[in-house]
Amino acid sequence: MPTIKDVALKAGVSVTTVSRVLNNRGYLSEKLKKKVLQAMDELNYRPNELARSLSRSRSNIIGLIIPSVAHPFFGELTGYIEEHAYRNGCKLLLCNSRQDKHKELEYIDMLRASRVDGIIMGSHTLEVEAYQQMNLPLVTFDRQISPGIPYVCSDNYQGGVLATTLLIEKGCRQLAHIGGHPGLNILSGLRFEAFAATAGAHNIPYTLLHTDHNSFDVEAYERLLAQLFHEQPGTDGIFAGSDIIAAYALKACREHGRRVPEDMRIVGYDGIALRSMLGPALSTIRQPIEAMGKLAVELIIRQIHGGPVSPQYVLPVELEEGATT
Amino acid sequence: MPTIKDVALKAGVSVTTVSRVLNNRGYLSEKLKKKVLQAMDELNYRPNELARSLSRSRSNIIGLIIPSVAHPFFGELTGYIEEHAYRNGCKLLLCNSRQDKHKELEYIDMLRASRVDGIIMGSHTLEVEAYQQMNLPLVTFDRQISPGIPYVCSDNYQGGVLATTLLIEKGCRQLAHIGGHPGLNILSGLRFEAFAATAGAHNIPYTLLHTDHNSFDVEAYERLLAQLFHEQPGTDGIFAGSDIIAAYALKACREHGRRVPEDMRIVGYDGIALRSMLGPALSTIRQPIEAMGKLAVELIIRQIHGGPVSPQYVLPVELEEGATT
DNA sequence: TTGTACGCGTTATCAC
DNA sequence: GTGATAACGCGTACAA
Repeated sequence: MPTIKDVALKAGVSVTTVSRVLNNRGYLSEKLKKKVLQAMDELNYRPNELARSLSRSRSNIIGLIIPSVAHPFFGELTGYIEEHAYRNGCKLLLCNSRQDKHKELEYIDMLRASRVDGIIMGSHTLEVEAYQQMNLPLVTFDRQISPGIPYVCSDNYQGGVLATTLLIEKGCRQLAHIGGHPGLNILSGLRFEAFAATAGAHNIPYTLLHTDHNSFDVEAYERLLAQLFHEQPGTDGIFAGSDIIAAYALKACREHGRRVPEDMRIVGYDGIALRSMLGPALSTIRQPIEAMGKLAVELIIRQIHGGPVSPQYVLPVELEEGATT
Repeated sequence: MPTIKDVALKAGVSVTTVSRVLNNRGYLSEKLKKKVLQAMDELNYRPNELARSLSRSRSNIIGLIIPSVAHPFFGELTGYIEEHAYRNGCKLLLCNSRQDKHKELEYIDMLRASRVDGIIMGSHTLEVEAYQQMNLPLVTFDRQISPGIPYVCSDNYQGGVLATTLLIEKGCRQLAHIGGHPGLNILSGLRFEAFAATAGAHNIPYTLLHTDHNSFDVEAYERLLAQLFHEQPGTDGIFAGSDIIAAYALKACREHGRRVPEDMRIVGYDGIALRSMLGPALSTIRQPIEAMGKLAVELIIRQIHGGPVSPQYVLPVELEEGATT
């Protein structure tokens, strides 16, 4: 691979001049510029980003830690994050934590060692201090760490209200919520807080079911659903914590002979693109996934440039009614 | 951030010594080793991977170019690739090409500039020369470039035979295949070659439908399905090019009042984990997705070490019968 | 307007 | 066993 030296030699100038045309810095005659550009072209020269990064102590790499890209929501989100990172001249280093504290810690370490310019945390299983200590631009999804670390989320509470209200308006008399484990300041917990509050306000009885770990565990969902049908057979409305869970609820209904929406109404959360492949159109609370991904990237970049960021960014959700309510 | 110099200073040794304990190279007394390790610990020192990479001209980064992580198959595959890259001490740089030649070229350029140790190509829209010219460990999925560039794929032909045979054995009299565009030496084209050959051998009439671009285009699938129902109403068996397409076929059947499997039998391809969220269990040809991801990483690493690699790696598929046949 | 020389943090090649 | 010192490829004061 040719280096800047080779280019300088071929163009008959110094490396400084080459570096200048590379970065459009300082004044330089058109003539030399042409010559240098031509030399670059002939050698098919590409500046070594490693050396560049080392020299400017800036890598243009953003780290992304999520539970798993295989989960449709995170897959979609990751796609948007990558797209917008790319548009801003940044590369994306992908890390799947599987919601494992140990793995997450190792990934953070690795990312710091790799001198990434910032980290977008879609998975955050550690204690607050772990994030505060590392002196790096950070953004989280759905988790509040400290005022200095901005978080991006959809309006979880409003989403919970919308979903629950819809179920009640449709005539549901006994509700259930199924979701992941609500711990660690996870803001998605607001969804079922809103659910409980709204149901309570209407004097509608409800059940709360959640998995142990906040991971993507199909079997856990199926177990919870079986449990629900068994222990609360009167349930006629489900607010699912994600569209995936809603899909399994739909499937469970079919297997248990419950008609949707006649016997059971279902509302999901997320609004993933894949929901369109389900049989009936799923009613759901749509998060602005692309906007969230884009914003996360922008917040990292803004922090890199020392720009101001707010502690929180709550994006609006939208109720999308389908055929399951 | 502390550097190796700071550690050396604190431990009262030279940077060479620190580097030695860092890499377990050469002989060094236990005493100094302890001291250095302690200094590292106290400073919370992490070696700068950028400098390391520059010095050894080896970054331990693998580039991955795929159409889109948002597509379930690639999302799942990416998850496995990341996992195995990580296990081998490599990081993963993610690139979504959207099957865009221009973007793919830019990504390749960027990855080369970033001095990645190799590239796994899940998307490959360029001409053969483009890949041959770059002197870098490469692995492709489902595309044959040249003997020096190994490719990983499932046994597409066998998969096509299994799927088609199943449909015929179940009594289908008129078949259809729906898939992506078969061009550019894409080996997945073998699926419908096998389909056509098998159907032909049994004197079963069939239709071939495929999208223009090999991308993940929901609307195109729905359009093709509508077209199929309209133009070939007698079709009673569909071999879909992916589980996603199969899911839309299933949905279309429901919308057109066709019962599955009574009126229409459907077989998918891929065996993505998400298929379990569909209503009825989908019959499909299961690719060993994890094995494919793992193998791709290993092949890159083997090439880095100058190890021998075969030109092709065809992994076995498995017919999984569900409720749609 | 252009070139020299040094620094970025590590590794590797020599000496001691 | 341990320590200077020159690469690795590039950016950038500073000098010319």
